[in-house]
Amino acid sequence: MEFQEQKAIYLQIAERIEENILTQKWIERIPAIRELALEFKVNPNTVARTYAYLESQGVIHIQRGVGYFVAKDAIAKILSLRKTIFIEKTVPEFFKMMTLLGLTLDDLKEISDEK
Amino acid sequence: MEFQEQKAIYLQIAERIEENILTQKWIERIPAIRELALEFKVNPNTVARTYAYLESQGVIHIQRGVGYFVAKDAIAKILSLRKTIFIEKTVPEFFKMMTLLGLTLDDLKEISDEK
Amino acid sequence: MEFQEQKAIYLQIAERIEENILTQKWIERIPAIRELALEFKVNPNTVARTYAYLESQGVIHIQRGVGYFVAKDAIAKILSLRKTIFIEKTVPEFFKMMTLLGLTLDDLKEISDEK
Amino acid sequence: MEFQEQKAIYLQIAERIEENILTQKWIERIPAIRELALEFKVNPNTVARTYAYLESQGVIHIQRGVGYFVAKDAIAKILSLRKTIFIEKTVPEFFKMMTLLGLTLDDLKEISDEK
DNA sequence: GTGGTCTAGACCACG
DNA sequence: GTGGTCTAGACCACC
Repeated sequence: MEFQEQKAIYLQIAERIEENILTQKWIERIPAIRELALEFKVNPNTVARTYAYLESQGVIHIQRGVGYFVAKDAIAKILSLRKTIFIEKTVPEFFKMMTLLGLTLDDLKEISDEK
Repeated sequence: MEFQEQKAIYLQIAERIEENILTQKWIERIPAIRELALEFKVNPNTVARTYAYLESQGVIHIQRGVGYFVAKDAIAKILSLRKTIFIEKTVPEFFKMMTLLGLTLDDLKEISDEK
Repeated sequence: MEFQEQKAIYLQIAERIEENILTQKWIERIPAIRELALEFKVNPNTVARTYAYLESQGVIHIQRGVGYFVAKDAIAKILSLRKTIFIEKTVPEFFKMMTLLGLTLDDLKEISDEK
Repeated sequence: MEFQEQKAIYLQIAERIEENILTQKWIERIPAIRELALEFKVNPNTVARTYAYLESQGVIHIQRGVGYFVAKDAIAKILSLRKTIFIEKTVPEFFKMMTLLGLTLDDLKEISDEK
């Protein structure tokens, strides 16, 4: 896996994991720390940090001596959090910038259709 | 001035300055580093970094011993840069997230109308 | 059986077993490892560890090929051990925290009476 | 500083810091990570972990590029948290064990007076 | 100067 | 086998 420079690696891994949960690629158990570290060519500590972060968010939970598992309401939690941020922050910024640049929604539709 | 936690302070100041240039609040000269630092309650080094950044973008230029000034084509530069980022990065991410959250443009119009 | 997060599971099981010995629910023989593991929905290794721990404390002893049994002086041992810990460690910590929180014994009596 | 083996070092440091906040030894700023690491003869990462933990508890907060500071309501937060745990968990366990061991509050008063 | 992150490698408790 | 913790040391962004 390749990582952007701007964002912390452990957060990028967190996003990746959330994607796998949202797409139901991972339904119950998530890979062992060392396993994921190998796959992503990253230090195990980094993955451990990701897991600790996701656990603090309530997205995954640990079963001691066994491993980490997807929380039952993980998808709902992830979506709800993202929705809040999107509506409270992203959308207003988006429309503000659109107006500032003298663009309309119709322009954007065209642009997104071209791609 | 209050700052978000996520973004670097010097970048948030840069955005603020660009706003002042776009709205033509500042047409020629830009405040001295120390002055702005006092106003924003920020370390002068931080403002200095902002100015260095804006100068590297060609938005402002220094006149040694005198101060910083808005570049002649500053507005065009800012808009062009923002437009590129907006179309290449912001818009695609925006529509992707919108779809992921099961929202439509009509939903967003409603939301933005309510506010 | 549900377990606290802080304490190791095998120690929580040990406490549970000690309770059963103190209340004379178990007088002679102790359940087989697998049996208890099933009842507690726990890995047999964990119960084995508990038994090894209790044996090292002299609370139970193994009869090879037969099973585990309560030691003759088990109750006395458990009580003596707990008493020592209680007086040497628990009580001082308790009064220290009570003072720190600005509480008195009378306050606690009230609280414990309410429940 | 010497550490117990049972508890994680970073948590023991956290308790120590809370003591210093409660006794108002530290009122505003708390020492730099590297400074405390030197004093406690511990790796800076360990202290960093402590600070991250305390920040997540709302006991301290960061001022970027400057350092960590005691939160305004830190004392209240610490005391309230400890009080809850004490009353909900410690006190019941305490009285239960006291009864089990056949002790009375008067006995404990004597014991604590002797020391 | 400050903290944040990451790697490498190790040891340990636990299940 | 699992994760949790810790050290050593490094680089970086930021103020």
